Amino acid sequence: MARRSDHSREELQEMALTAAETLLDEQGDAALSTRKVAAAIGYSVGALYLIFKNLDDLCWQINARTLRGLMNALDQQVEAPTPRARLKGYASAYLSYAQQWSHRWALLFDHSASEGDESPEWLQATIAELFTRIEADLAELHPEETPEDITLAARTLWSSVHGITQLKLRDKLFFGGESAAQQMTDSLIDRYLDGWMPSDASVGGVTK
Amino acid sequence: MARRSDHSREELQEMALTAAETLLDEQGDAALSTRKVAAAIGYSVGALYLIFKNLDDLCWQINARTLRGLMNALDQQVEAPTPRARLKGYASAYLSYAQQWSHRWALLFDHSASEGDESPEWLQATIAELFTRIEADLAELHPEETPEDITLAARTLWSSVHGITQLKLRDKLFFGGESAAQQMTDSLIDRYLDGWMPSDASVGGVTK
DNA sequence: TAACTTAACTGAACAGTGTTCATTAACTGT
DNA sequence: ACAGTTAATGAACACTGTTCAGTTAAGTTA
Repeated sequence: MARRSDHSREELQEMALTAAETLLDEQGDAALSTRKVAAAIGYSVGALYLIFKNLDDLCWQINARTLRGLMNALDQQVEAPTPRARLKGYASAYLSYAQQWSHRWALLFDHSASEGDESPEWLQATIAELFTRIEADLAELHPEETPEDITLAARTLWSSVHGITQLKLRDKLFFGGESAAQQMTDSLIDRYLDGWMPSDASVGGVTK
Repeated sequence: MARRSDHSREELQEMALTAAETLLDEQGDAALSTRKVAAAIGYSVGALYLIFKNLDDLCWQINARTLRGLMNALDQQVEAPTPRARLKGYASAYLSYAQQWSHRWALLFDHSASEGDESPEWLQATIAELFTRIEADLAELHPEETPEDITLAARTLWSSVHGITQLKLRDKLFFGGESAAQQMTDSLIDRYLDGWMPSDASVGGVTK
């Protein structure tokens, strides 16, 4: 039986989250239960509820770590000279991170389905941080566009990369081999950027 | 107690699926349980297991109906003259169908996470049918491309529309109002098509 | 050191879940 | 009427998240 002050609150939380992540990685989200996490860290179920509000809370905290890990991966792996190359690099890093931590990544997006309380503020903030990176590169390519247009473009492009990632992870692409998804994000970004006519240029887009 | 031959196998199956869909629409996937479905149709839990292999099976059959409904919506709502307009129409119909039946649509993509048995063949076939529509329009725009390139483009474009749809449903776009997603799919398709240089033309793409 | 306080921790209990299967009720053919 | 067959039941099993009265240990005071 674990004794008082065997571990501090922070240590306990860290142990629980790590155990939960291991469980998640090895057996998927279905295997993630309070009793299993408690057993893994040598505490009783009740102890978990002194650390986390409930299982949802624990999942949100895993998601926070997953998202932070993604941001680190983006920062470390991507250092290209041009905006276009950087955007492709972000997409590539996003894709490979999602594949490496497929279960954690799935939890990040499936879990928000649990209705009741809103998605935490930090999530919004971290996603905004990701979008800021994209927007910076897009703005460099199209300085003539308004911030609203840049924002729209960033959301559009990144939702697309996200969609490709999701279908790849779920094996719903039904196409190509291991590099198909990579190929798709590359060609998507190329065509999207090539098709982006400056909104105030005399050339003009096809449909306004 | 329901008696033998009160309802045929097919009737029972139809009743169960309809009840399950109602439950899903009104209370979300968390509320979808065998006992609730059984109670809704006036039978016991065990009776469900004479009709369906298990809850997973029932979900797959709901998914089949959802997907068929989507295909019908696409066919009925989209009748535009040009390939570009048709593609935008498909995206728009896809988006609004997903929003109208948000819980069913979520089940369609979340449920595949349940590991064990593969996603049924009919799913692959129906998705292939959807892609065939997209490919037909893309091939009309780019007759010079190989079937492989058309296939790749169709998957890329549609994964993107899917990604926008998913983030819209999960309120993760953090942008614009109700029409933001629509605006995004439109601009995506425009830019993607405008940026699609013929692969064998003297103009040449930016990369490759 | 002994008594008291306080906080950590437990684990049984509750209501719910999916799934199975011996039993029963109801129909069918002889 | 009786045997055979099949539709349907619902109790039982092993799980789930969550709560909370009770226990146990650490810290504090006399």
